[in-house]
Amino acid sequence: MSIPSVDLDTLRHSAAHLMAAAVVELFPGAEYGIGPSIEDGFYYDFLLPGEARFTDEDLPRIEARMRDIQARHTPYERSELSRDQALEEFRRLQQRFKVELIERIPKDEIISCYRTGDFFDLCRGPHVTEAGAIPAFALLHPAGAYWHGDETQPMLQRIYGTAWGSQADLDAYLERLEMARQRDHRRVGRELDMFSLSEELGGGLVLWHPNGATVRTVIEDYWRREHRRRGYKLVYTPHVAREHLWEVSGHLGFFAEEMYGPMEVEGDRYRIKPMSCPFHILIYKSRQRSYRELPLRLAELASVYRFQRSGTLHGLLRVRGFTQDDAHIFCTEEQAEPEVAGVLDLVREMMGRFGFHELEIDLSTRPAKAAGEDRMWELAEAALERAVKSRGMEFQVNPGEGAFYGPKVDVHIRDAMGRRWQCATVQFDFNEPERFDLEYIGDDGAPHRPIMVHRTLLGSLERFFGVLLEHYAGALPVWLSPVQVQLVPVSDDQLGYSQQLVEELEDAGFRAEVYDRPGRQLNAKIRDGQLAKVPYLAVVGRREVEAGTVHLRDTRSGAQVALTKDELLDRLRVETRPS
RNA sequence: GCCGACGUAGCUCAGUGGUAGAGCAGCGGUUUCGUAAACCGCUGGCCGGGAGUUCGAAUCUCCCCGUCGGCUCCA
Repeated sequence: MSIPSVDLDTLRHSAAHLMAAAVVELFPGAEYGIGPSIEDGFYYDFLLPGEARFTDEDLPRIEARMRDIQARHTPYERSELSRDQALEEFRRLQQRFKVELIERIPKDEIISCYRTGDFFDLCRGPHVTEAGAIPAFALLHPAGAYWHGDETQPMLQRIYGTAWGSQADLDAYLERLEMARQRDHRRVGRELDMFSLSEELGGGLVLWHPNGATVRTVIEDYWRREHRRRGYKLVYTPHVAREHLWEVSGHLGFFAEEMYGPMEVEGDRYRIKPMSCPFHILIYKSRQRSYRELPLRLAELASVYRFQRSGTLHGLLRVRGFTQDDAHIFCTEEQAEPEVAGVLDLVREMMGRFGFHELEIDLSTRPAKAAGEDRMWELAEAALERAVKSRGMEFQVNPGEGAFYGPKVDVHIRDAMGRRWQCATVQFDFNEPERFDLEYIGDDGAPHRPIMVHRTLLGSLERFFGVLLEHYAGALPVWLSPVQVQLVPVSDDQLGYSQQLVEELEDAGFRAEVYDRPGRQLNAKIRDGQLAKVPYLAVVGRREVEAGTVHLRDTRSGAQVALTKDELLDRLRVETRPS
C-alpha cells in the first residue's frame, strides 16, 4: 500500500467535489444534495434539471470531464461566509438543498465553502489543494436516493465512486469487488447446489436443496446442543395464530405493515407469525410461575414470515420467510445482567465456532417515544452496559436508537472480506409483559412482573447461511461440509473398496460418498471434487486397495498424503472436534 | 414501493430489422485412466410475458412481471 499525502477520507471527499464539478459543467442547472466520503469511496446526490436521470452511459462522460478538470489543475478554494451571506449566495445559485442545510446550522456559526471550478459548495472541508492531487478514482454506478433518505422527499440521482492514493490501490480495490462477486452467496449457492429461489414460488422464499439442508441440519444440531447445555428449554410453536393474539401483543398496532394479511377460518381471522414472542409468552402463562423457575429460557428455531418490499429482497440475506434462532428469557430484575452476559458468552462461543472472531457491539438506548417506566429503562440499560463491559467487549452507544419497547445490544461480525453483518441481538421488552399481564410469585408470596428479554444469536438461519457461504467462499470447514470426504476410485475396479470405506466412515459419524460417475479420468474426478469444494478427496487405486490405505488430498491446500483407515478417521475426528 | 440497468438453452454469454448461436452442463457411445477438463455424436429456446410499429421483430415503441445496483427498513 502506498501512503497518500492526505488521508483517504479527504481524498474521497475531494473526489466527490471533483465529480460534482464535472456534473455541473455537463448538466447546467443541476442542484446538489450531499456528497460525503464513505467506506471505500464517495458519492454525490444531484437533482438534474427537467427530471433528467443519470444512465450508465453518463458515467464515462463525467469521468472524462473529471480528468479534464484535473488536467487544468483546478484549485479547491476555501472561503468563509456569515450565515446570511451563505444563505443569500445559495439562494442566488438556486440550490434549495444547500439552503435547507444552512438553515439547520446554528446562527452564530461561521460557514465555510469550497469552490472547484464552476462548483461552489457548502462544506466543512478539508480538501486537497487542487484537482490533480487525486491520484486514482473511478465512478461505479448511478442510483436513486431520497433526500434525507425519506421517501416523501424528492428522489435525487446519486453517483457512487471510489478514490485511492495510487492506481495500484484502485486496481486492488476493483479486484476485491470482483472477488466479492465471485463469492456472492447466490452464485456459490447455485454452483454448490445449496439452495434456490424461484419466481414460481414467490419472492423472498427459500428452497433448501439437499446440500444446503445438510449444512442447516448440522448448524441446528449444534445450536440445540449448545442451548440445552446452557439451560435453555427448547419448544415448538405453530405458524399461525388468531388475529386476536396479535392485537393483545400489540403487533397489529406497530408491526402490521410487515405482517401477511389475515386468512379466515370458520369466521375467525388468523395471521401467519412474524415473530414468536406471543407464543412463548403463552407457554409462560400456561400456569402460575414461581421465582424458583426463573430464569426461564424458552428457545425455538422458528420459521416466521414478514412482508418486505420487493425492492429490498436480496438472495438469502433479505427474505420474506426465514428461521429465527429465537429465545425469550423471563427473569427477575437481579437476573437481568447475568442473563445478558450469558447470552454474550454464547454469542462469542458460537461465532468463534463458525469462524467469526471479530465482534462489534452497538448499545441502543431509550428513544424519544418509549413504553415502560423510567426505572426499568435505567435498570435495563445499565444491565446491558455492565454485561458487555464484564465480558471485556468494545461497544459503541447509539443514543435513542433502541426500540420503543426496550433498549438493546446488536452484535456485528466481520467476514473474511472485512464486511460487517448484523446477526445477534439482545432486546429488553417492557411492552409485552405488560400487555399479557405476566407475573411470577416471589419469595414474598406476592405477584411480580418478570423482565422479558428477546434474543437471537445467528439472526436468521437463511441470512447466516448466506454470510457463511460468502465468508468461506463456499469452502466450508469440514464439520459443516455437506460431504466431508469423497472416495475417488482411480478406476472402476476400486468401486467396491471405495463403497466399503464410505460405510466405515458413515458408521464413524462422518458424511462420505463415492464419486459416482464411473468411466471418467482421474483428473476429471479430482477437478469435480475441487469445484464441489469437498474438503477431502480420498483417492484409492490398486496400491491403496492392496495396502488398505487411501491417498488423501486436501482440496484447500492441494496437499496429498497416504493414510491408513485409522489415521484417516483420527484426522477427521481431530478436525471436526469443537475447539 | 421509488431511481437506474438488465432479462436469449440448466449455467456463462454472442447475436441490434431478414431462417436463433457458442462454450460448459445434460443424454448416447467409445475410453478404464494415479491427483484441476479423454474422444465422437445428439438433445436442448414462445429470445421473461402482453400489446403495437413493420412485408418481416430476439432486435424498434408502450405496458406488465422478474432480477441486479442503490434509497428506506430490518433477522
